[in-house]
Amino acid sequence: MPSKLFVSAQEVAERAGVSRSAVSRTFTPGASVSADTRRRVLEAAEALGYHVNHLARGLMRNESGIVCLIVSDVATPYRSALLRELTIQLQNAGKVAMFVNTDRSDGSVDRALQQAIRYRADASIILSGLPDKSITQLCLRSGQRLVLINRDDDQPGPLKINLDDYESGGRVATAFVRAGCKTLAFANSEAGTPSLMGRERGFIAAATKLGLEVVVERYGSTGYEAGRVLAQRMLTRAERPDGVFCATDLLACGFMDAARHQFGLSIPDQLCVAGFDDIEQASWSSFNLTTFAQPVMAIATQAVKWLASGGHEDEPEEAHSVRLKAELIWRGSIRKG
Amino acid sequence: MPSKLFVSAQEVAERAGVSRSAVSRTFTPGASVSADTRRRVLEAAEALGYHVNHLARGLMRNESGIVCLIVSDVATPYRSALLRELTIQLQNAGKVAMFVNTDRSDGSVDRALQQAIRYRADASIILSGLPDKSITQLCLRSGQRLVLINRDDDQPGPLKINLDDYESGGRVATAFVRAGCKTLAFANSEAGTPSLMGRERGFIAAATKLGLEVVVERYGSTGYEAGRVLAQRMLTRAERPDGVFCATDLLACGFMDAARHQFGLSIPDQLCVAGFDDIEQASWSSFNLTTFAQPVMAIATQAVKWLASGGHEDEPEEAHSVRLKAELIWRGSIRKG
DNA sequence: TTACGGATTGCACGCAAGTGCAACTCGATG
DNA sequence: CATCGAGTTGCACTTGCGTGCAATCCGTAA
Repeated sequence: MPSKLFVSAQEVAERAGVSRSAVSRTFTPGASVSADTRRRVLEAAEALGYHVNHLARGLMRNESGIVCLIVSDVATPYRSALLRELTIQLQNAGKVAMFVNTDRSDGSVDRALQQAIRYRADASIILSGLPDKSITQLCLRSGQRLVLINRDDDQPGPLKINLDDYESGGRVATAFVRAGCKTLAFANSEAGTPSLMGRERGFIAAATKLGLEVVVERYGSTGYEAGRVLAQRMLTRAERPDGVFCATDLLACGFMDAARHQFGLSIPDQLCVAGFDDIEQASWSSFNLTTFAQPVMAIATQAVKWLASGGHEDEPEEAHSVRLKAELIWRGSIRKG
Repeated sequence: MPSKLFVSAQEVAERAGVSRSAVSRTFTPGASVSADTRRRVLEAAEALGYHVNHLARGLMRNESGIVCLIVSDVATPYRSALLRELTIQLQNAGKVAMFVNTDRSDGSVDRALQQAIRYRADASIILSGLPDKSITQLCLRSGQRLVLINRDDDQPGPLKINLDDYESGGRVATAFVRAGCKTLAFANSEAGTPSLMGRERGFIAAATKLGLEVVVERYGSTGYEAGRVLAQRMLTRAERPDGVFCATDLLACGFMDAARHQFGLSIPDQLCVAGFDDIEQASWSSFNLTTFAQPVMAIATQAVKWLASGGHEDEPEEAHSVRLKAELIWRGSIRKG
């Protein structure tokens, strides 16, 4: 129940002594308005505190300027960093970000997309889960653009941004071997997303090629606690691994903490560890973790660029898929070869 | 340039063989529609993939359902945790969150609020910076609600949610004295926000009362790096402090890391540390930090409750201010007294 | 002076919804 | 059979804005 309403173009027009069209044109770049009229309108608008109603404008133009971000695990370092970059770049591109959190409840990605549709978002960027095919179709049919980040879906239409997870896994295996590790392991979560599995497969493949077997253990989410549990399981094995690739930096942090404080192991002397994401904590001296940097800025740039360009439907499907390189950040959790 | 448009109520009406009003009524709770009509409308809507246009609905109702979140330092653990809780609770209350990042550029809180006004947000929640008085007035005049979290402003109108920072500072001083600390220090950032300064003042006041002086040092932002620098400065003093209250957990993490890895100090034996926020990292075994928990959930609950209730303008000004208690989380960075 | 052309302006319509009001249906009651 | 009343339905108007079209203004050239 707003006690007073927002001021409308009509009121500004009356105060400025011009027609409502003139007001509209003043706030529409490229429209034909005389300098004098423009000035009077701007004065009146300023005096009344007028701001164009983007709801109505979106209605007319059939283009709301809203981009919907569909995210889970917002409070996670990597996610929040990506979110930060996305929002900044979206704002610079003149878009506004609408936020849908899918943390609770199932099928919520679909419901999130429905929210986006209801508000006639120009596009949706999905950082979590995978939408149902029917919803995806609906979005595309409605003229909504879709960006999937690290989702690795095979549906045509959306822009898909992924990393070279598989190759990264290989590079870690090589580094471990150079460091003289004899028993390799991969610590993964049960999430089983394509990114995580890609790292796992790449690591195993490269290790096998180098003549080493890999112990794989999967547990829980991709968080710190899961890392501790994984350490518990792996470091009590008869043949204790001495080179562990954790699918995620958070896993690695938990793993290292348990390894040091519970098992009294020294890193990297007795145990080499690698992570993935390059969250801020990885650079803290308590961890000093060798890891792969998510190209957060590049991801955001690609996404926003594609959205701003209008991403023509008729361009070749290859143009809808981007693979970015995760840079290896050398720190102190792997011995130098 | 959407190649195809969203489907409108008109089209649904035609397909269902009813008037457009009937469609409108079907999606308006409490409106008068016969069961038969309702069914036919719902079928047609389902078949066509119809979703009510919230832009148009907002236009009519003069109530968009949008709540604007104005935030800086999104990638910070505490902020992202608060953000997470806010978005979840807003969604549960049937609102949708619009996100404005004020990280770059000055005066951006004002510009952010203008965004909120343009999209006719029902309310704005401000987690960073302080809006100009004129903008605040404009928001309130337009019927927009305003929530300031940890901002401690004195303007009438907005809901203000704050913590008992001053008292918390006092409790830390007491704990340090019990632990036998002789030389106290407060590590702060240069930000100088009311919350940070409140903790500082409370700490100093209590320490003075207990007969101890406090060394205060301020530097940089509230991040990890600033904590390291502060440690550098404080731990090289002739009279080295043995009880340090860091204004923020991130500061504390940086401080502890430097204290241990650069100065070889043992915590809590040689140095007691306390923080504030209870970010996830505080509970990690590398830090095991005694700190105050931000009542994130309570903050969000208060904010959303007030927004949902419509927060009458005519209620007493006292009702516009909430003070919540930060709970002390005992871990291992302070010796037991 | 008149005609021409470019720039401005206003009218009216459309976007996609919600809603008051009047007309309508239909069953029950007098 | 006429009347009443509750429950539905559709018309028409409203919200704030953009824009095509026609009318108007003004300066300049014939």
